[in-house]
Amino acid sequence: MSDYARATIADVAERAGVSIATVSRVINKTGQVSAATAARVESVISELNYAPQAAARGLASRRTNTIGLILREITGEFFQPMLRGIEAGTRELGYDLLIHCTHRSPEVQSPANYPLSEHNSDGLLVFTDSLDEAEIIRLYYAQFPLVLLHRSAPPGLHIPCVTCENKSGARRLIDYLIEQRGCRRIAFLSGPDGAEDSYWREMGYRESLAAHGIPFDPRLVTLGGFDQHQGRIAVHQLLSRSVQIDAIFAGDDDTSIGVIDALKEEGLRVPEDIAVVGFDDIPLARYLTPPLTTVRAPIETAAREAVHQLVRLIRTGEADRLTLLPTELIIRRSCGAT
Amino acid sequence: MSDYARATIADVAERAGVSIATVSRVINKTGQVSAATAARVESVISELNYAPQAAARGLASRRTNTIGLILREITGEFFQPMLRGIEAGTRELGYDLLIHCTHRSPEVQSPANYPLSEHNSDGLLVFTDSLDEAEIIRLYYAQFPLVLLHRSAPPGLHIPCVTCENKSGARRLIDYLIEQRGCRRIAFLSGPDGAEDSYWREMGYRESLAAHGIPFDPRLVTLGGFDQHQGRIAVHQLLSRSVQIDAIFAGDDDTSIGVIDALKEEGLRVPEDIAVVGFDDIPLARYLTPPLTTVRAPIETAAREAVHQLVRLIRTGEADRLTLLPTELIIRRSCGAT
DNA sequence: CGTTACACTGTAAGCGTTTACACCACAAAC
DNA sequence: GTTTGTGGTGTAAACGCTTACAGTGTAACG
Repeated sequence: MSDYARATIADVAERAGVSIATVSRVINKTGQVSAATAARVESVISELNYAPQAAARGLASRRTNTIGLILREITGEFFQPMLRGIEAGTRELGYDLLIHCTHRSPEVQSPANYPLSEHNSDGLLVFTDSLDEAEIIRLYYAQFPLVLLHRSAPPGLHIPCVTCENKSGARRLIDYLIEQRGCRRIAFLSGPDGAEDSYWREMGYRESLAAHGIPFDPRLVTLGGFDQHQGRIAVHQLLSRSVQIDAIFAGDDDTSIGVIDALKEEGLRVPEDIAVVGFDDIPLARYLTPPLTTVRAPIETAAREAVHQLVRLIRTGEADRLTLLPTELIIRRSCGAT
Repeated sequence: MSDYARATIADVAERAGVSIATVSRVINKTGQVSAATAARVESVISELNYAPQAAARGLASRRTNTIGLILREITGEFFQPMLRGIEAGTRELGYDLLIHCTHRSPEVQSPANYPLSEHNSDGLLVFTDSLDEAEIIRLYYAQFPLVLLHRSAPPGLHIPCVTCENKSGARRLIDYLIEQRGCRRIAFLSGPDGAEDSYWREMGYRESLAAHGIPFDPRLVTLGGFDQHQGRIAVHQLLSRSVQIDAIFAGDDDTSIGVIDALKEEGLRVPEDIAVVGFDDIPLARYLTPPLTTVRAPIETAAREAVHQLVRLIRTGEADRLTLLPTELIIRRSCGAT
């Protein structure tokens, strides 16, 4: 391709009549350089359109100035605010952002087939279950900076985590349904297998039931999968069990969409026959019919915070063990409020 | 940080009793290596958890195996399918993805302050107006592989572009409004200044009007900004002009959301008093009240295709000058259809 | 049995930076 | 007028790979 030779630091040095070390000092603002020399170098740099080559810097300095983000796949409404937060964080702190999707299989595919890790980033942001636990452990013992987003660390490992207050958010949501809307038979749709967010939401749900003296009924719990389609399936399952239901906590907002659609198809009215509530407050939530009662999760803030923690870990070796962001109850019509 | 020394190619070579050249051959599958040797090297690699360091490879091979994506900011519903497509493309082709937001200012901030470009990626995907035209020109003449997404090349430059059929999509949309719904006074909300998508949509709009003998009325055109908030403002502007309107082509779906909200606030019914149509068919479109008539743009496919073109350009020096993807009319209730 | 060919492997020269170290001039301190 | 800094600069050794080139050894050929 471009046989055309790019300017190197040596070209700049020669043209400015200084050594490459001095040019490097000017670029990185490390060490002392006289104002006159610096100005001369700067002008040659822009004259030559010189820009240092990342690979060479990385090799020499053992720093890539890049943060890696690992996720399973880019999908769902959840993703947009998260990425916005991560991008904001990396830009604020002067890092580049490298994205890698592990797709279906969180296990590292081939041994030498470099997945995003220590060889091309200074630290890694790991989203939920995008990475095999074994790989997390390996990276941890290799002392590679890691921050987990919306999941907790394997037992015993001191890896910083950033997530939202799932349990207390769910607790308040269910409290509201019971106390203000008089619900007693509330179904819960869990997230995909191993989703921690779902686990804590279920804990909040159970806690609320217990606090109100309502017995936990396993027939009211089924898989929602944090996914529209699975939400529809869940509704049909629940209805076929012929147990009484007056509300559905769909696990998350995406699932709620499918739930509301499916209920309408079954000829049931939301919220008159069955109230529906979600979790996350995705942008779409307020446009559903009826608008969705949910818990607002500060997805963007959490993502940004995770980057900050990661950079702190990279630079100082320290970071907060756990960052838990507060959630907020958002009441809309899908639960019967007017 | 990790004072712990990572395994290098030399460690692998020593342990396997071969030279580093041989290890390199095994890793890259270049050149001949006996099956026995290869197996031995492979086993040492996984034993040592060795993975080549990207910076060193990049420096030695003059390839980064990374594709850069430049955009202004990660925002809007548009972004999610686009990123999914780009990610799919890069993964299929074995590239990493580096994302850089130029944010407000498309001009390169400081001279030596490396924005994503020739120093850390093999090629660049440029989204709409995320990059200054001067910088595009510079990269072009530096022979750096470039593909433009949803914008066209500066005059005279042979830079491959990938976009959707905005003009014919808009043409069909307006044809439908006029012919099937009997609209004659159709307002058009343009995108932000310089947005090419908007330009072509307006061309389609004007072409349709002309074809039906409806005179173009500049009072029916105002800024929509491809943005919800600006959509609301636009509605108030239009109404204050006290010109007759029976439909609003909001420019894109995001704008439609604001338009519908604003119309409702003004006490107008959609579609009985004023029909509303958008463009893109974002996931949210079908959940609006009423569900939105729009033009489906293959955002994900376009993004994926752009990556393929870029990689072809990187590898062979050739790519299609223009890739135009077909759009599809999606009729829903917001235009009066039942 | 000497060639030739080819499969396999090693040697070493970069790639473009950063950075430890050394050096020099000149000013301030004795 | 010798010391002792201290800004300012240069030299050169890494950093961990890829790859051109130069060997080996063995099999097949004449």
